[in-house]
Formats: sequence, C-alpha cells, structure tokens
Amino acid sequence: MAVSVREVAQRAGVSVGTVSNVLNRPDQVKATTVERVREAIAELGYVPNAAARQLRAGQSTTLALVVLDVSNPFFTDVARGAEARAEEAGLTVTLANSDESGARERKHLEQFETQRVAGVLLVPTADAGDSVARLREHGIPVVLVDRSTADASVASVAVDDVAGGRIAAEHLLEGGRRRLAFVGGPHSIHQVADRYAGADLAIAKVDGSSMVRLDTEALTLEEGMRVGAQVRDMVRAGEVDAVFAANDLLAIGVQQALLSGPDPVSIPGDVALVGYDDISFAAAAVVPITSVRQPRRAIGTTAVELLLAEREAAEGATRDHVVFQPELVVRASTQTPSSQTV
Amino acid sequence: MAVSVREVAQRAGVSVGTVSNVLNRPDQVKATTVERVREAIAELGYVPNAAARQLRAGQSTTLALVVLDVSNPFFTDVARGAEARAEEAGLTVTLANSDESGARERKHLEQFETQRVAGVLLVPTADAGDSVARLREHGIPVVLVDRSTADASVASVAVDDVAGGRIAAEHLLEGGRRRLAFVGGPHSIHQVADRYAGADLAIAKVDGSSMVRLDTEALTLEEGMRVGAQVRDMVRAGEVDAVFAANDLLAIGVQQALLSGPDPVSIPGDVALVGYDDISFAAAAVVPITSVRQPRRAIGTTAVELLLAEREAAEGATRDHVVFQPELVVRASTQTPSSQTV
DNA sequence: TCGCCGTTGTGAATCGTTTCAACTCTGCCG
DNA sequence: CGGCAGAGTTGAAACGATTCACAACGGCGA
Repeated sequence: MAVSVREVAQRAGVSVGTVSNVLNRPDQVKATTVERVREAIAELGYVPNAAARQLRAGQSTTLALVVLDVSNPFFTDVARGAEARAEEAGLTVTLANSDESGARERKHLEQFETQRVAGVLLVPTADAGDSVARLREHGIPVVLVDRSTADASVASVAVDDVAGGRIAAEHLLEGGRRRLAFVGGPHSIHQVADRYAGADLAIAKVDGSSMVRLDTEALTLEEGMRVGAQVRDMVRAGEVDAVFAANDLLAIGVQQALLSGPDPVSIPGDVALVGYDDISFAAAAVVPITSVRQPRRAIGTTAVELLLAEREAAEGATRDHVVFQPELVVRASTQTPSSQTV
Repeated sequence: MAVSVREVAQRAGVSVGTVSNVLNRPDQVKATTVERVREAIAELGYVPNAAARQLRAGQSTTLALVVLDVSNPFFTDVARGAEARAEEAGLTVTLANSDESGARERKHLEQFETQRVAGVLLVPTADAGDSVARLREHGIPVVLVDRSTADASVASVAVDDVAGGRIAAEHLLEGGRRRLAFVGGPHSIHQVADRYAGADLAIAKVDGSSMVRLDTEALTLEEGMRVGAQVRDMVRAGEVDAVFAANDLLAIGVQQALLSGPDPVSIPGDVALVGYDDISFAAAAVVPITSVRQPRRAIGTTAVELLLAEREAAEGATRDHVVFQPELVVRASTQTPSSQTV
C-alpha cells in the first residue's frame, strides 16, 4: 500500500541513501540522478512519512500554540504572527484551545509532549506551572505568551497590562470624567487584575476621582450586556460617567445595553466608554469605541523568536522577557462632553 | 536524554514487550507486574514517543479539520462538535486554516498527507478537487463539510443553503416587504450563490416582489458597513424595504451603517434585516437581528461519523451525503411594520 | 512422574527515514 | 603508470514502539 523510499530507489535504480539525498540535499547528487529519482517519485506518487522522519530526527518540526480561546481575534492574530515567523524557520504551527480550562490545557500539553514538538508557545491558565516545569525538564522549550512571570528562567512575551489600564483611565480622567466604573472579571485572570490595577494607579493620582468595580463572570458580549443594564441605571443616577471595560467584547455588550431599550443613555454624552484589545468590532460599533491596542502579530512573531533562542540557550541561563507597550486608539466613545454636539 | 521503553523495562526488571503490554493491554499482565512497571514509568518520567508508535501503526490517530477561517464562530463551533465526537473514538483533531486560499489549503493537505492522518474533514475552497482526489487515492478518507458535491463517491455533510435563502426571503415577504436587497459576495462562494438562489425562488413566487443584488468583496463587517451606506440611500429613496445579508457579519455591518450618522433609518420600521449563521453578535446587536441558524455542532459531529464510516467503506461504494435543514430565528429586526410602534 | 493446559512474559523483527563510514569512479599530476 | 583528490553513491545501523510466535512456569489429572 504505502510507497517508501525503498521502492523509489528500486524504480530509479539507485540506493535508498541516494533517494534521501535527493530529498534533503539535492545539490550533492548528480543532476541526471536527481532527475531520475524525481521521476520515480512522481510516477509512484511517493509521499515521505513524517513519523519515520521524526522518529529518526528525535523531534518534530512542529510548534504548538496553546491559547485560551481560538475564537478570540486577539489570539488568532497572535497565531498568524507566529505562523509567519515559524514558516521562515521551516517550522509548522498547530493551534490548540484550552478554553481557559486547566484540565484541557494539561491534556493538550501531554499530547504535545508525546509528539516531541519542537517547542510550546503557551498562553497559560492559572495552574499551568507544573505542566510547564515538566515540559522543560523533558527538554521541550516553552515560551509564555501574554503573561509576565515571576520565574526568570522561562522566557515570556507580554503586553504591559498595567500600563494599558493606566492610559485608559488617564484618558478618561483627562476628558473630565471622575466617576469611573470598571467592568471585568473574573479577577483571577491576571490580565483583568492588571488592567484594573493600572486604572487604579491613575485614579489614585487625581483628587476627587473614584472607580467602582463591576464584576463579570467571563469576558463575553453577554456578560457585558448583563452588567451594562446595571451601568445604565448608575449613569442615570449620576453615579457613573465613564466605563472602562476589560476587553472589547464586554465594552460592546455594555454599549448595546446602554443604547437599547426605551430612553437610552448617550455615549459619550452621558457616559464615556473604553474597551481593550481593539478588535474590529470595536471600530465598527454604532458608536466607535476607544480601545487599547496591543501589537498582536508582533507578539506572535516575538514568541517564536524567543523560542528559537531558547533552543540554543544554556541550561541555567536567564531568559528574555519581552514586554510590549500598548497604545490607546481614541474614537467617538470618549469624546469630551464639551466637544460633543448635544 | 530520551527515556524509552527499553530503560523502563530494565528498571522494572521485565522485557520491553511487557512494558508495551502494560501500556496497551494492562489486563493481560499480572497486577503486581503492572504495578512495578507503572512505578518505573513514574520514576523515570517516561513519555511514549508518538512518532515511533505511529510509524509502527502506519497511521496516526489525528483527524485534520481544514476550515476557511478559524476566527469565524461558525467554524469554531463545527470544530467543537468534531472534537467531541472524535474524542469518543479516541482520536484527536487538529485545526488548520486555509484563509479561503487554494494554495494554503493545498499546503496544509500535503502536510497532513505526510503525517498520515486518520482522515481529513475539509471545508473546501473552490479548487480543492485535485487535492481531494489525491488524498483518497492514497487511502486517506475525506469528508467534505458545508458543501454538497456532485461527486457521489465522496461523503459530505452540508446545510441546505438554498432552503435557508428561501425561508429568509419568505419571512420578509410574509412580513409585507416587497423590495428586497441581497447583500453578499463574492458569488463564487457557493454558499453565497445558494442563499441568493433560494431567496430568488421565493421572490419568483410572489407577484410584485423584486430583489436587487448588492455585491461585497468578502463576508466581513467592514464590507457590510461599506454596502450599508449604499443601502441607507436606497431605503430613503424607497427603493428597498428589506435586506437579506449572506451572513451575520455583513448584516451587522449593514445595521451599523443604517443606524449611525445623522438621520438614521429605522430598523425594522423603514427596513427589515435578516442575516445568516446566527452568531452571538446577531442576537446582541442594538436591534437584535433575525438570522438563519445552522446546526453547527451537529455538522461537526456528523462529519466525524461519516469519516469513521468511510474508513470501513468498500472501495467503490457510494457515500452518505447528509444535508441539514436550517432554521429561522426571528428577532426584532424583522417585526412587521404594523406591529411596530412608530 | 508425565503430559497438558492456561497464564505470563520474552525478544527479535518490523515500520520508513536519515546518517555516515566506506567504497567506486574519474581525471589529473608527477 | 602509480597515487590521489574529490565527487558521487552505497548500504547497514539507528531511532522507539508494537507485535507475535514461542518459552517458561505452575498446577492438575492420570
């Protein structure tokens, strides 16, 4: 059934070693021989067996990228960046989804370990520590993505979420807002906690400003709408004049809730709104939403860079920790009341 | 470096065959021996090598799912369904993204062929024919997803897009609308063409009804907004009283365009709006959008079922072609003008 | 004691590729 | 004409797990 090098060799009248050479170092083989072998390959429809190749090589040419949610555009963009850079290095990327579940994450990582992947790019859940240690003990390089870790021995690439939270809140404060609401959760997600902490820093610097925390159970549109209904009442009551949402999905949900129903509140007239991630839906919302943009593709490419470096790195050497700075993209949802046509 | 069965065997004082038996048929090994081997495995941190296993077995236990766009919720839901069913069968699913490019699709399929995957679930681009034939010649079962094919010899699972288009248009006509606009494109995507054709059937049955075709270059939010601006003018001019968009992203874009700017038109007062796919954004839009729902998870699970059947199937047997019927989910965007508070 | 059976364990062969030391040519120099 | 360099090719060993024909063992009935 299966066509192997042996048969190709026979057909072309050469040895298996030569077939292998044609496949991997054609310049070391005489042109006419290359030709003959190529023909045999075509005639027999030979396809190399990746498992055998890998067995011999000791490891695969595949990188694993484990993300928290494949359907989140943030992660798909990171994936695209990683794929592009990996391809340059002759590697392939496979995508896996942990759905924020530690158990699923562990299952995937075990799976990847049996496959002897060339490396793992991991957007870790809260309890990834053990799995990561295990992988590294077994010689599989790991790069943590979107998370700065205390452990200096494992490389990471992240975005400064504290800074992101700070610039978002500063922007609102500069626009004259004083009564902020932070929509996000669960706070066990460190990105959420960091963005909140950053915003809190900004609040602390401005007298008379305050921020109330409205927790969500997930970073979804639905949760945004749920909390948005609450926000609407608080805006009407004058308790809140600005909302900072931990991501754009929440922000969009909040906006939908604020704008729908009888007697909607006005954005940015009654309340300003800032999101996080700058997904395309944010720009395309009814009132385009100001958002904090992260260099998504760059995160992916950098993660692969770090992984490649990791493969050479000495045992105990400390690893690189790249931290990108986020950027505020200002849109209609945070125009200052004064500049607003009422 | 690498721990193999040999070392485990030595440590446990048994032969490699026994270690293999402990791993694969523990019930044929005496309990105390199992125990001893398990301990050795744990102490050495042994992890089986998937490549070696696969080389011996002749094929992997991985299914490949190639989709047009990973970030489209439709496909991620299909993937979830497939994963769930595959897991029951002891298989793993890896996800690949063709980005609607025939070249990328081909590259992925070649890659999967070298990996000797257990099967391929393919959401095909226009020019997938050759690749599919090649895979099947080489003994890799293929199931086409989201596409009914003329070729009876390859299994497929699809949704009846013509029926979907028809029920969408019928719903609009029943609501008293007569001047429809179809927003979608390119029409080389068969789903788009089918949905249009289905809507056309409905139009043909109702005197005095018409449908104008507004082409887009892609099924994206941005394209929806672009065409939406056009639609707004046509609505104001009384040329259009209903919009049927080829998918929800377009519908949302159209809605944003209709509602924003000075002097927005009213939905569903001035114009009704129907989308397709029933993604969560559709329900969560400012005016919740009526949409055609497809049984997404079921598509995924069924695709895997067909693939499993395919593996047993005789050479020349004809394959199953499962066609699901879509379902209309009615929301505020198509309330009839009469029942509407003006 | 012998033969037989079932249970448990053995180890060599196998999968398809890559690697590498060794070999064969060819042509050329001295 | 012997020796030699270099290009081109060879073929056996190795990677790690699985398989399977067979061996070892203990128990049991005759």
